[in-house]
Amino acid sequence: MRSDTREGAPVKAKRVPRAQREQQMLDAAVRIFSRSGYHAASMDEIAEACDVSKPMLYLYLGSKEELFAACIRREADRIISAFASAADPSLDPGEQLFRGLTAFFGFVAEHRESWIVLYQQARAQGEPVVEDVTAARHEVVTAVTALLRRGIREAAGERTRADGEDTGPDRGEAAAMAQVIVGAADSLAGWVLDTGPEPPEETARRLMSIIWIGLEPRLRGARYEG
Amino acid sequence: MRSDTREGAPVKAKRVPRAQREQQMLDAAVRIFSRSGYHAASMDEIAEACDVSKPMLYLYLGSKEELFAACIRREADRIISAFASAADPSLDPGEQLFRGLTAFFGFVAEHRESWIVLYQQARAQGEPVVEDVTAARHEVVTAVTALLRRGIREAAGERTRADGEDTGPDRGEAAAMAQVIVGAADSLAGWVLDTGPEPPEETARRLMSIIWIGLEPRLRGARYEG
Amino acid sequence: MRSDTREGAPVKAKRVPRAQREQQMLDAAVRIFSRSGYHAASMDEIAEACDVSKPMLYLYLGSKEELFAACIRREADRIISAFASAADPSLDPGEQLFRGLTAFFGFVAEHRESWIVLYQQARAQGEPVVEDVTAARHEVVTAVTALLRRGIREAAGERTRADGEDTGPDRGEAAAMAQVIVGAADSLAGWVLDTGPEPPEETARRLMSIIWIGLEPRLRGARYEG
Amino acid sequence: MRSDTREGAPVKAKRVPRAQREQQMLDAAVRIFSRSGYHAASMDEIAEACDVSKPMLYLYLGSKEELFAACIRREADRIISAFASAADPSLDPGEQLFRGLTAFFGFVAEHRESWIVLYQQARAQGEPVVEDVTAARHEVVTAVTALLRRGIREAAGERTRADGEDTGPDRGEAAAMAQVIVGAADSLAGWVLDTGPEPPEETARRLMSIIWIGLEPRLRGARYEG
DNA sequence: CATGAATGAGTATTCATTCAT
DNA sequence: AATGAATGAATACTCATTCAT
Repeated sequence: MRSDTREGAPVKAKRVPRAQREQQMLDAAVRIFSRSGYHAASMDEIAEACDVSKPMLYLYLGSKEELFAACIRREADRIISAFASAADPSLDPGEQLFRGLTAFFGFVAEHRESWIVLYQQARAQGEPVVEDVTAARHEVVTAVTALLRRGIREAAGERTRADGEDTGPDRGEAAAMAQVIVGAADSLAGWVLDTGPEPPEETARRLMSIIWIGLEPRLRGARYEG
Repeated sequence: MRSDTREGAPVKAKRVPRAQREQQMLDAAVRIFSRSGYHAASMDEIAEACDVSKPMLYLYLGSKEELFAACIRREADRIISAFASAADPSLDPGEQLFRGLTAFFGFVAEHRESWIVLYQQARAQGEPVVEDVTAARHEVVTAVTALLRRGIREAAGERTRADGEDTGPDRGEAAAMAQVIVGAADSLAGWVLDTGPEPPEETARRLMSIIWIGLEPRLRGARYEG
Repeated sequence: MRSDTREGAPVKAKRVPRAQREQQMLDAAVRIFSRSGYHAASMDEIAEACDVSKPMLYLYLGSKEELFAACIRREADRIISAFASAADPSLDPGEQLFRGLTAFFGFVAEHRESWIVLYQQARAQGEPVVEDVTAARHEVVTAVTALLRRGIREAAGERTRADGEDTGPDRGEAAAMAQVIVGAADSLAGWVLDTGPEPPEETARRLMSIIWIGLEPRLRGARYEG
Repeated sequence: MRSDTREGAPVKAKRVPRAQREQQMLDAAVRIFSRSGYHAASMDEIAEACDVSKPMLYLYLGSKEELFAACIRREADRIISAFASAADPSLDPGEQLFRGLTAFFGFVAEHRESWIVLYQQARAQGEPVVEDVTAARHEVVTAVTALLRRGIREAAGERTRADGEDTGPDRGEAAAMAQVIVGAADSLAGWVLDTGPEPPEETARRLMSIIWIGLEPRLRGARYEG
């Protein structure tokens, strides 16, 4: 045991193994990126924030762009698994969506930085970074789309096709719906962050109240007719 | 006819009156900002794009930040008036929303750059610029909120208050709904831009099909109950 | 006439037109590059040496590599025209070579930096720069080769071809000879720079004494036979 | 047989004795230096190329500069001994030179990297390294000079001094001649490397054909007289 | 009204070098 | 004998902004 356990000068945590350091770096980077945006964030700032010299940052993460991409990746994985692990596939689609959204709003409340970096920062960057982000967003949308498609199929099974006409949603529309849900959830998440906290279930219920009540009939073939 | 007609070199359009020049500058700026993001866009780039020297840019618009703010302002005004002028207040809220959304999707399809700058770029910027943007975005949301509040009041009038309990949306929820609509519209607008064009009415109907079918009962007090 | 002609604080020569500034920059760059080598030379250093800020340097010359290439180009042109304008084509090849070499050694003595940058620095750099240099060097060698080929043709005219065998130099060998001359001249130029000055004619005569005395018979077909 | 034979991973050759490791390091260093030049070469690169950690590199060779010096030393020794061991002092100077040059061209063909580092890289470096190099290069030139001086003495012995005037080469000129030879040989070596291989004797003969035919009379007092 | 010339203050990135193990 | 972890100090390059004309 070290003799200076009783705490003297701020002991610099040194000789940290690589895997751990990389996580520290990503933590700091997500924080800074979410605060100032990709371009405004400086590598100096990030390096200082994780108490490491810039060369280490570059040695481990390669470049600013790669660092940003790594952040995106990590946060996207987190968010997707939060959503996915909440949506028990044995439940019906509406219930799954509700639980998924609850998990999502819970995650965003707790990791607002992750969310900001992933959705707001990410979409605003020009050419180089945009693709990593689009890809990540796409995964989220895909997860939701899958959910909806199952709902559509089930609803279609129940639908009468006596007249041979099926006014229910097609493949493309499921995608559009997913976009609506994700966009709405994003926007609502931002609103909650701004207006003050509320339990994630509450936020999820808000969204479901608007979306699902319309979505469910839509899955059965109803349309808005001006 | 100009006296120097005999000179064959590409005559630079000179001596343009201020008001016009400013518009040219804003046009270029919106284009560049939307393409590369606020930080990545350079004043050199913008100056070149509107064929004006940088000193003129600064003389007329003050600074990069002010220039960005001016862009935001102009585009926000455009979009709000597009939305507002479509929503004839004599119609019922659903119809208004439908027409407003149609106008909105039409505008975004034609001026995608305006929308990108206003909605995506704007949210991503750090401290200095954020306020201008939040304000502008707020105006859009406010317009929608106003619409919804009217719908709520009307619906409330029809609602029976026998039991004294009103499960209909309160003031805050109207704002949440507006967020949902704007977020969903944004997301859908992006999707349409990516997937290929379709008539704005069609996109608006998509959104209404999902949102309004649920929104309308919600206005009357229905809730999603898990 | 300006009123402060009597010299006060070191008046910064400002507002210099572009063409002139570019020359100043090249002057400084050649000086620094020749002194420290391509990599060791820093743009800061060069900027300071020509009393201009770095942004100007980059605005006008593009990048370190382009700047170096521009130096190479300018100095190569100078040296080639010095050599070429001295070698009056109406004279016989030996005399031309002598005059060309005299001009060359004179040039090198006066512009040692040009020479160093062109020959010594240039050859030592890795991939990116090497080609500009090789090209420049090639031009010099080509000029000499042309000279020699004329000599060869003339000598061949005088040669007896009774036995049908021509042991005189072929095309390839003229190139080899040119390499020898240029290499020797280069080396000798370096030696003169190190050992102290002597009139260029003297150096040229040294080289001719060694080279031409052997070259001339060689042009006529003589060979060293071990 | 090693006891850990059962382990299939590529076993890093460890515990190599110092002397051998140093040679491996020098091998790698010469390769890298010749490829990229002194400054552009990085210690990381070199360390990786000889599969050793940087601390070892520093422990054994001291610093980048010392490492470069060590390269220069080793390669200079190699080349000088190649030249020297070929030039049997019992032969006459012309023959010695021919054999020396043959050995030289042979060496360069086989160890082009050694030569590049020694001759081209070396001359281009600024202050710190230059001296090591100049010294090494000087040794090569000295070896040639010695040869020539013997030739001069012998020739002088044969020369008539009836008129008391000796137009033969003095000490300084022997050095100049050596420079010419070395420079020409270098240039020719480069040419051969570029144009495709030929037997070293052939290249040596080329050079002798040009140089010696003139050099030999020059040793006897002949001069080029314009 | 209009601009070519000019810069102070950054930013990402790299390198030679050294501990602590 | 050997190395993963770590850094101080440079370096190329860019940008928002301002004079002098």
